[in-house]
Order: sequence, then C-alpha cells, then structure tokens
Amino acid sequence: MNFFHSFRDEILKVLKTLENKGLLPEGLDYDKITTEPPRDPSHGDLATNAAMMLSKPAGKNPRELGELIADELKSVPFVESVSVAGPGFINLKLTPEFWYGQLIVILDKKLAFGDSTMGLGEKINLEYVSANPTGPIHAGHGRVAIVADVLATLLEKVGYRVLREYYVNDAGGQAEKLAKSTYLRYCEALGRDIGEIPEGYYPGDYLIAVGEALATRDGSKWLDLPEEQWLEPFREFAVNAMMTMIRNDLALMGITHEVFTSETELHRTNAVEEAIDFLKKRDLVYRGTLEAPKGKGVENWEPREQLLFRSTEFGDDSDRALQKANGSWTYFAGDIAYHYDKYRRGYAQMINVWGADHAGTVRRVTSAVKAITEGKGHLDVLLCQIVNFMENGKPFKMSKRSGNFIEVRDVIEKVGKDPYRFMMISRKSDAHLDFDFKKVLEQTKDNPIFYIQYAHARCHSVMRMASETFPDWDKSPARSFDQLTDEDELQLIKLLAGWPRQVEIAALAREPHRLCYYLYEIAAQFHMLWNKGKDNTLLRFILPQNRELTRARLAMLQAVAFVIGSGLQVFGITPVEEMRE
RNA sequence: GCGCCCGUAGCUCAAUUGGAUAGAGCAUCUGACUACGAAUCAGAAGGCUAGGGGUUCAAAUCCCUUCGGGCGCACCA
Repeated sequence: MNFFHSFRDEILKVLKTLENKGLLPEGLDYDKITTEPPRDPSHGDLATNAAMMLSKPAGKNPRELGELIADELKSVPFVESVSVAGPGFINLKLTPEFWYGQLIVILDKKLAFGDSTMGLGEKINLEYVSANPTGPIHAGHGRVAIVADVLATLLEKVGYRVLREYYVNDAGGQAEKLAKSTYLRYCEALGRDIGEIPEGYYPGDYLIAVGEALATRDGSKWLDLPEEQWLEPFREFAVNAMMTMIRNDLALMGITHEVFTSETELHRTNAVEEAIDFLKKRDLVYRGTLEAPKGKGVENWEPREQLLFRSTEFGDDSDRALQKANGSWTYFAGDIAYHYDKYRRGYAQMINVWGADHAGTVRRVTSAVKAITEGKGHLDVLLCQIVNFMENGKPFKMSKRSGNFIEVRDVIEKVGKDPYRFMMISRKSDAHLDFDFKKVLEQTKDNPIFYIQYAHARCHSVMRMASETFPDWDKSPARSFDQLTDEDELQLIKLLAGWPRQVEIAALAREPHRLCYYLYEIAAQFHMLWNKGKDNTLLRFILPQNRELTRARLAMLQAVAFVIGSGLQVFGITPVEEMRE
C-alpha cells in the first residue's frame, strides 16, 4: 500500500470537516490535491498542495488556509508535527512508529512489497519486438525487447493483466526475399554453385543451415521448378526457422511472449477486408490521390489514385494509403486489421514498443486505433532510441559475422543477461543510450547494477555473519524497532517505504528507468550506513553486546534486501547473495 | 521544406509529470582501511536548465520563436 494515498484520504477528510464547520465552501474540486515527498527532507516526510489549490476558490490566502488545514491535521494518527511553509505547502512529519510499521509491512510482504491494485485487473495488450522474421535479433531490437518486457512485469506488479504479444511480419516483400535467399542456400546445399549472394537478398550465414535442412527434408524436388511452386513452401519453412531462432535469442534475454500473431494469417482469414469494410461503412476510407511529399524522393513521384484512410481526421498530417499500386494491401492496412483483432480479443488498452525509426508511423496507427475501436480503444506507443555500442569509450566495431550488425547473443555472451537488461532500462527510453562493453562489467560504484547488487550481497553477508555471532538466535525478523533511532537509519527506512509509490509512478509514466535510480538511492543510503559503523562502532549492524538492537538492524537489512529484490524481480534480474571473485 | 524526439555542472544522466534553495555519479581537490567485504564512505568545488518572449501564486517542465543535434518523410516493413 502506498501510504501517500492513505494520507491523502486523511487530508480529504479534514477538508470535509472544514466544510462542515463552514470554513470552506462546499463542492470544491479536490482532484488536483496531491500528497508527495517534499523536495527537501528537512521540510518533513509528506507535503500537500491543498491550501494552494483551494485558496482561490475558497477566497482565502494560501498561508491562512494552510494554517486551518494544518490545525486539523495535527490530530491525524502518526502525524508528529505539521507546518505551513513557502507559498503554502503543508508539511507533515510522521512519527518513528509510523516508519517502524512500514518496516513490518515490508518484512511481511517480502518481494511482493510494492505490489498494487492500481490497475484494477484491467487487461493490457503489450506488443513488442515484432522484428521481421528474416534473421537473428540484433542489438537494436534488444533495447525495445527489454524495455517492454520490464514494462510488462511492472504493469503486472501494479495490478494490470498484461498479454505479451509478438506480431510476426511474415507477409510482404521481406518475407519473399527471405524465401528466395533460402532457395539459393537450398541450391547451394545440393551442390550448385550460387556464386555471390545478389544484392537485395539476405546474405547472412544463418540461412545456410536452413537451406541444408530443406535439402535434407525434401531432397532435390524443388530444384528446377518455377518460382511460383516453391516460393510459398520456402517462405513458410524459412519464417518458421527464423522464428525459432528469434525465440531462442529472446529466451537468452529472459523474454517469452505469450501470443504470436501472424500477418499472413490475418490476410488468409480476410481480417484485412473486414477491418477496411468497417472503416468504409463509417466513411473513413476513400479513393484519392496524395500530394507529392516534400524533400527526398520527389523525383520518382507519380500521382496515383489509391485507397486511402482518413487519418487526418484523427490528427495525422496526411491521409495514408491502404493499397499498393498493384492493388495488394499495404503494411498499414494489415496493421489496422491487427489492432482491430486485438481489440476484439478484449484488449481496449494497447501498448506498442517500437524503435525510434518508426516514429513517423505513430500518428497513423493511433489514428487507426481510434477509428477502428470507435474511440473506445487506446494505443500508447513507446519509442526507444538507438543504442551506441562502445568499448572503453570508443565506438565498437561490428563482428561482420552475419551481416553488418551486433547480434543480441553476442552481447549476452560478452556481458551476460543481467547487466545487459539493467543497462537497457537505465535510461529514459526516448533518450540515446551508450552501452559500453567494458563499463557494464566494471566493479565500481560507477556501475549502478554492480553497486545495487553489492548492496544486496552485503545485506546477506551481514545476515550470515550475525548467525555466527548469535548461533542460537531466533532467525525470524524482529517486530520491535524502538532502538532504531539514528537519523540515517530512519532515512533508509523512509526510502524503503517510498518504494510502492515509485513503482506506481514508474508504471503510470511507462518509465521503468525511474526504478533503477531509486534502487541506486537505496543502495547508496545502505552503503553509507554500513560505513558509518566504521567511525562509530555503536552504529555497526552486529553488536555482540546488544542482541535486540542487532535483531532490529538485521530486520532492517532484510527489508533492504527485499526491496532491492523486488526491484530486480521487475527487471528480470537475479539478485546475488554473494559477490563471487 | 515538413513532422516527431532531444538540448540540464567539464563528462554521463536525474528532477516526484507545474511545486519550495535544479540533484546524483564520473573526473578534480581534501580526508577515512587491525572491519559485519575499503569493490566502500565523508567533505569541497562545480549552473543565466542552448538563447529570447509568453501563460500563473509557482516553469527545466506548458505555449510561441531562434539556434544546435538525432530520426523519419508516396507505393517499403
């Protein structure tokens, strides 16, 4: 439970009381009243903007109104003191007993601390990766995959029901190129000399095995047949092989999708026609000619009458083509059908995570979702900026083993899954990210994942030591914390207690990176406290002469480990209890 | 040319989505190891939030504009 919510409720009760006393007009809008930690901890534990929000409609100046509210708040349980400050903030300081109570909550909830019912069980369809099934996953997809995967877990933690979905783009030209490239490799496997892989085909080594597998399965039966006979079976076989490879790559990252939807399948079941008909009936589709685009490519422009979707009615800059020159559906038409399909499967809330190179298509797809769900569905698109791979501060040179990109499996081989995952979510997703192969493995506080893991390991290390100091003692955590009176201890507990709020904020903003920073803060506060024990032996966690205080401090460390563990669980990272080597 | 994203300490990035004196780490300078792991900690210094204008009790955050960087721009996917 996020305690800021419960204190907000208390504040609203106080406002009601003031209404009843005739000190506040009735019917004021309380929606914009917030409770949040003050920026400066010396102001207190919790601040509200209530007086500032209500001063104008109440006809009182904020300080005066603040004093009124503050007076009433003094009798709220666990409130130690109240003050009005600055332009009219009301600051509450909470009693140590309140914080001890929070510690007990953490110890009871364990890794589930931070769970919330905020999402009310609402279903969310989260589509991510959806890389073309034409080769292994490259590192550009890696960030999208990991950010989205962490977001999925995060949304589940706050009470949404999330479906992780992958859209398989197995129709269209790219898949055809894949089939043709595979055919070349098939011929090669049967001893034909295929020479250089022609321009426009997929040259990667990974197709050699696919060609061989087909040769083994089917022998030479396709060898001299015309393209229209082998194209479809080759496409299907190659796509399946690619998807197996992609699933393996995703598994290396710790990612599993629950649903794979095939674009080809949508076409086969006439889902596209159905979706476009739906739009036609609402007069959102028409035949027309688009204006020539400005800038690059204008030379080749030919005006052409096409079937168009009125995305401008939903805020797009231009209407968008649904059919190609040859009359077949565009990718966009398929995408409309796909989102229609998601909606009809019961997902009014949808999130897509894309690479930033698709930024230009966000408008048209969100427009289409509005149209096809008649305003009842909602699509959020999260964009991930590119990752610059570096080694020791210098651009990383690609391996060229299988095309001109870094593969996800190469990254994992070099640094391991957990540091990779952490690094990918450590920055806001729409900001560029530098990934340095050297730095992610550095064992210094400059490297946040190490620093956080180290804090977790240290907690466990202390707990192990304590069992040696008190071999006979009760291992269940303490329930009484009156002896935890040091300011820095309380500060640590406050940070831990603030975790559920951070989780909710991160989920609402769809910004998992916030949690990285918060865990780092907790780790820093813990390391600081650990270090204080060197200057002042009374602050050491294990005090052989004071069993009860030791138990209280160990329970606090256990709580630190739970909160860090809770965060790492969201990240899909295994917490370590010992730093090896 | 148009659209979207971005611009915060020397460097890499935060900033509770409009809140109080804009914060961390690195690098720099000063200090702390007989230890529950010093792989760490304490302190100092560092800012006209790219520039200008506006909105209001309050702006790094919202609006307009200039400059600088990234991505995209019919029929691909």
